[in-house]
Amino acid sequence: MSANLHRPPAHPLSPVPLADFKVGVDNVIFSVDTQQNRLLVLVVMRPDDPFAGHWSLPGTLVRQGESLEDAAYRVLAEKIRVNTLYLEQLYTFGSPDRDPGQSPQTFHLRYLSVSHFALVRFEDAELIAGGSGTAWYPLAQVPQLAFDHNEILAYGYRRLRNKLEYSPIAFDVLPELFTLGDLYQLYVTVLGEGFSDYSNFRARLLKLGFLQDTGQKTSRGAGRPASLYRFDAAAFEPCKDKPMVFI
Amino acid sequence: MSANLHRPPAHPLSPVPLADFKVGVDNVIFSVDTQQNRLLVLVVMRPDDPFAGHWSLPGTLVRQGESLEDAAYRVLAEKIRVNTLYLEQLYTFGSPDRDPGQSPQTFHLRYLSVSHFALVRFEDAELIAGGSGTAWYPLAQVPQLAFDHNEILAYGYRRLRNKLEYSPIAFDVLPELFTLGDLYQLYVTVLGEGFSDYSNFRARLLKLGFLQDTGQKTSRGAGRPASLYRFDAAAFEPCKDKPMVFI
DNA sequence: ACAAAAGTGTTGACCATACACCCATGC
DNA sequence: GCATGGGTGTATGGTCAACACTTTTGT
Repeated sequence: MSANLHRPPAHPLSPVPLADFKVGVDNVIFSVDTQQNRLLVLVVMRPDDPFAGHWSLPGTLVRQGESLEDAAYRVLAEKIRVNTLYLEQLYTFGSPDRDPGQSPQTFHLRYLSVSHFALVRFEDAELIAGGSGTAWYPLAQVPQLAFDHNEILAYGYRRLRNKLEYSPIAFDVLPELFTLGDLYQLYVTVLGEGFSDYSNFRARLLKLGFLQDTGQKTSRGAGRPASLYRFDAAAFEPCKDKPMVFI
Repeated sequence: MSANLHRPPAHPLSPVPLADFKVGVDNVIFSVDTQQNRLLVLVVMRPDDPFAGHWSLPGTLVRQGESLEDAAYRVLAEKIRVNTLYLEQLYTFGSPDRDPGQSPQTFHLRYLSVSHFALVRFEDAELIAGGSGTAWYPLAQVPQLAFDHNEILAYGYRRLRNKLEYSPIAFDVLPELFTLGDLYQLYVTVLGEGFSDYSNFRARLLKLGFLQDTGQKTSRGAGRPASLYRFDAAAFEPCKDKPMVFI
């Protein structure tokens, strides 16, 4: 058959009109408030059109000479002061109809969103620009967001749960020394009550062998003092790809 | 503190120089030759600079009005005729130094690669443009590729293995009716000999309950005839998120 | 009859779950 | 003492790996 009819010219010189892109980075930033057992998401108020006055995920456009990841870290740094965090790329959203403000005149210019997912330590995450422009929302109460940001958020939440089950990202966000209770509470807050019993959680994690008991004890109000543990990254290596916890 | 010093203007009108992007799509396309027990990757010869004469992953630049996914399907359709396949987005590579041909004059124009991962049925995948421009390579023998494409390929292979373990993508690429031996051979070819014994593989899959025995038998040379099974997508629903197979 | 491929069954080790129970501290 | 939270143990059912075994075909 006439296969060649479908073949486009292979050169950049081709007459086929290519799209021009501005590339943005939008971040799904989670933190866990273990005091109040809440999973929080960072949202910002958009000052300008499109969607002026609506909440959205914090984002920015990528600058010259800046990598995607650098841009993602810059967004974070502009909104909160935090030094303990985990960040990774999530997904790239780029349908030509993402931006409802798109007019036929600007049809050739498109906006691509390379979304990122981050988990930060809540206690460290001091909001910058104290005004009403930036806020932590409990996940369940996040309002309608601009663009397709609710979809991005849903995607980020799925990733957060998967990462918690298979990766040691909790330790990027816990203090250097933590109790098993701290760790358990973090998991409960993110995964929900039903994921595991405390005893079994505890037994499983300790058997995996990458938690060092420092011997130090900490006492928080009533109750028996708890041992402080440290995450041992080297000892974790063999546990890669094995789930740390079950649902 | 002087938080505002770090805050960039929020407008596109900003003086901060944004990068302009052309966005490309590069596909990691796998197929499984169950006759010869080989996992194959599709590579194409680059006709033009940069990297003229080198192998690379098949890719294209995104056109006006075309979604990322559409572009990914177009690349596929240009290289092979196939109608049974699975495709999903993989990862977006966009460091400013990806393209070694980048000159200071073109510093403001960057190329972003939104990589995709595909699994196609080998028997259906007729190569278009029969010349030497397109080839299936066994994974282990893939040569040095252009740009960062070897890295993308490694990423794609990891995803393929994960998807096989947790998702029913094998059935997108098997015939409507297949034997458990067919299924097993596909898994062995991708995951390696050591992942499971045939009996256990069989027992586990059947217990999960989404494989319908059609009662029909098929005979291939010597040996007892095998039952033909059909994948029941509805019955699979409850098995989401549960692994189908172990390593 | 024999080889080859499909399909079944059994065993022991391990693991997840659901509990019950002991320990150490503040009040 | 007793409430509170930390920590330990155990019985049960389930699952996985390994491997032996039976069944049904082609030659």
